[in-house]
Parts: sequence; C-alpha cells; structure tokens
Amino acid sequence: MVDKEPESKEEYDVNKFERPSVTTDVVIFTIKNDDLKVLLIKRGVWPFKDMWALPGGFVGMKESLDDAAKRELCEETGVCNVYLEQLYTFGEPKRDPRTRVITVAYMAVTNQSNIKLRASSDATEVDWYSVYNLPKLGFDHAKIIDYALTRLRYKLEYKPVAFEFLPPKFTLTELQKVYEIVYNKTIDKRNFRKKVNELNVLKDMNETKMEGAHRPAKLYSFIKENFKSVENKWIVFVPF
Amino acid sequence: MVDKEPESKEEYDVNKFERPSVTTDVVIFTIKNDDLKVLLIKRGVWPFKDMWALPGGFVGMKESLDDAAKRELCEETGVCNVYLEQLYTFGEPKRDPRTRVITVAYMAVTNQSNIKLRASSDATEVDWYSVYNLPKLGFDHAKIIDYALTRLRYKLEYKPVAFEFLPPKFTLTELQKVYEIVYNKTIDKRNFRKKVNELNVLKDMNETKMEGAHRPAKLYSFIKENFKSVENKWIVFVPF
DNA sequence: TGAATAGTGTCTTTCAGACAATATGCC
DNA sequence: GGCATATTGTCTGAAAGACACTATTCA
Repeated sequence: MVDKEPESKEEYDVNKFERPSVTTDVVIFTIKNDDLKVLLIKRGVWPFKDMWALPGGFVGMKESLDDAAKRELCEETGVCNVYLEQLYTFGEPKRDPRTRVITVAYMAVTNQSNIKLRASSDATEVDWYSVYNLPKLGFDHAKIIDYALTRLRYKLEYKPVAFEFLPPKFTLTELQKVYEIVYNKTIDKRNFRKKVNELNVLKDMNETKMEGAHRPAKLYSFIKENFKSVENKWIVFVPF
Repeated sequence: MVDKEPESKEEYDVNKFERPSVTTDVVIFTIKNDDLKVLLIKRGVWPFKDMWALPGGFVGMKESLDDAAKRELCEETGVCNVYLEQLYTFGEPKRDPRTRVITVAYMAVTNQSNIKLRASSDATEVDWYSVYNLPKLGFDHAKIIDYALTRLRYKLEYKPVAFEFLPPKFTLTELQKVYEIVYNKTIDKRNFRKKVNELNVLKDMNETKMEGAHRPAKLYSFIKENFKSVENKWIVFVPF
C-alpha cells in the first residue's frame, strides 16, 4: 500500500517521522581580570545535575535559532543584547542522555561592565570561568568551548570583533590587551599601533583616561562604517 | 501544581515539548566544462514540486548529522564518498511550508569523473548547474548556495580543498584552473607555480599527460601528510 | 615549421616583524 | 626628580605581484 503524496500543508502529516529535539547553547566570552572568561551555569536538574554547562535550551517552534540563542542567554544569565554568531551544530546521537538532542552552538562576546548575572530556575549558580582553567563540564560542552575559542581567534583576525570586548570609549592599550589575552601572547606595541592606524577605523574622542601616576591615555571609539573587510585586510597576528 | 523534576532517562518525558523537524541539505560542487557546478534535483513532490532544490532530507534518530548528509546525498543523487563539511544551520520558522524545519547545510566537493547520477523516488531529475546561472530554487536554497560558494572560496585559501576537484593524478595547469574557476579570475602561471612549489605537497609521478599537438604536461599527486596548515599558510589569491 | 600548451627566473613593491628613545602625568 | 605608562619611526627580511621567453610535442 502506498500513501497518497501530500499536495498541501493540510494533507501533510507532521507526525509521520520521529523528530529530534533542538537546542541552542551559547559560549559567551568576556575579558575580566586580564583573562578570557566564558559564562557557565551550574546545572540544577538531571542530567549532569551539579555539573557546569553552557547556558542554552530548547528552541521554540516559532522563534528563529538566533532568537532562541538570544532568549536563552538572556533568561538564564541576564546577559542580553550582545554580539552573537552561530558557530556549528553538534548532533551526535548519544550526546545527550535524555533523548536525541541536536544543539546549534553560538558564540557571543561582551564587555564585562554593565553585565549583572542572575541565576534562573534551571541553574543554581552562574559564573565566569577562565577558558584556560575550566571546571568539569556536562554534555560535550568542553568540545563546544574549544571550537568557539578557535573561531574567536580566527574571527579576530579579519573582523572587528575585538571591540565587542571593550566599552564604547577605550584606549589603544586596552585594545591591544584584548588581542594579547585572546591570543595568549604578547604583541609589540609599535607594530600594533601602526597596523591599527592604517585601518582608519578609530575616532579620536579628544578625551583622556587617567588611572595612576603616569601619562594619561587617549580615548578612541570604533567607527563601524569605516571598516571594509573586503578591501582592507584586518589585523592578523596569529595565522591558523 | 509543579511537575516532579526528572532524575533519569526513564522519568524524562520526551514529548513534553513540541519539536521541529531537522534535515540536512548538501551543496555539492564540481568542475565540468571549465565551469563551477552544483548538483540540483527537480522536486517530484509538494512543496516546491517541479522546482529545483538541493539534495537533502530528514535526519534519522540514530544517525549523526554528517552521516545523514552523506546518506541523503548518496541516496538521492548517487554521489557517494566525497569530501563533506558542515556549513551553517538555517532555521527561520517559515522557511518550509510543511512544518518547522531546521536544516543543517553541508558543502561537498568532488571531481566530475566517476560520478554517475541517478534519480531517486523524490526527484524526477538530477543535474549539474553552473553556480553563475542557477534556475529558480525552492525553499531558501539560493541563500544556502550563496553561503556555500563564499565558504568554498574562503576555504580554498587555507586548506587543500582544491585537490578534491581533481583526479588523483593531475597537471599543474589543471590545478591552476581549479583556482581560476572557483575565484572566477585569471592567475599568473609563474606566480602560481612558485607558490605551489614552496608548499612541498606535490609528488612528481614521473608520468606525462598528452592531449593535443603540444608539449605534454607532467602529472603530480597530492601528498596529504605534507600539508601543514599551521606552519605554512596555504595559497591566498583572493582575500575576503 | 607552425600551432599549441608546458615550463621557467628576475625585479619591484608591500608588509610583517624586530627594535628603543622621548613624552606626560602623578607623587 | 622618580616612577609608571603613553606615544612615536626606522630598518630589514620575506613574500606577493608584474612581467616574457624557451621547450616540447604533433600535424
């Protein structure tokens, strides 16, 4: 016996096939205490109860993947309105003990100030951890963070993501520190400034920042419109 | 009334949440008649019946995403055992008129020889189309192909994907043509050979290929083990 | 020997990377 | 003046890019 082929939405049987669950998980980076951190939540429920994991959750039937990632991050951690990009989709059949769960991983970047963490019902604790010193993680989240770090380093080479780590006004030393911390290596100050200058994407704010008994530093802001990724190459310090 | 929190797989209710469908779609590239082509199928069923679309289909509950992409490509088109990499996941709520369908897009590359196309039950026709002259496509598949082409060009800069377009033994002119066709621009022959030579990834097969009344060309093969993407940069002709 | 493609080297320019002294503010 | 960080330019080596002639085969 052969089923009649559906010819419209009304005739289409949505329950014909068994379906997996789809979640989003977000690796959110920030810089705090001169260290690259990711936000983790301590799970309050089975599976991996009491272990740390990435914020994330099920995708609603009527929301886009981007919206789901945004919503989950905001709900679970209080981190809202940040730079977000899709990374990779992890779908090994056994990666979640509950059922078949496919997760669309996202990467986010924010500056540390103005972020007030909050714990949700699913998470007993929320905290920043150094990417170089992670706790034991549930699911395949260690692999996801590893992937996100590779992407972050790669992305910083050719897109102006570094500014997402900084407040709207920043000094050149602060910008350099972002690269140094993400790449975990020191950079020559003169070469750095030479390259940044050639890009013509910074606006001198005619303000200075003083902190300590030394010469104050000029403050700059990033002019997004001036950035041309096709014509100008972006800063490349660590080729992969 | 509050549900008891599940503490094991047995207590977990997989049907608590409504779930989307998940598919894989594959953009497979090849070079044929000096043109970059993608494989399309003419849909035999609703929706988008009689329009062209990417090969793909629903992910099985017990197969990985990579396996699903491989299987669908092989089943629907007869193209099996090829280079495959995950691209991006498209999940706009209205992208499929049947129901909520999230698709994990893949990119594949193969050489044209040895491929015998076959049509499956879902497809009335299977054929190669120039990426520069595509027919009207169903779903958001035009966007997916566009994304794939960008990735392909980018990937060719730093990974040895070009060889996937070629048979095991090839001439330097054939290799150069791959880059010229993918980037849609001409390359200087001497500069190309200089760069390829510096990479030390080719083995002289001590054979020649003759076709026509002119000097025969040497045949080479690619030595995968010699390729070091971290130390050596790969060929970069068209920076993005 | 003419037609067609294979194969080869030099020069110039650009950019990355190494490198150190002066400037400015606070105490 | 001492301390701490900000700011600035030159030189060198490597690699990209422009460019043209000789070699080999067949008809």
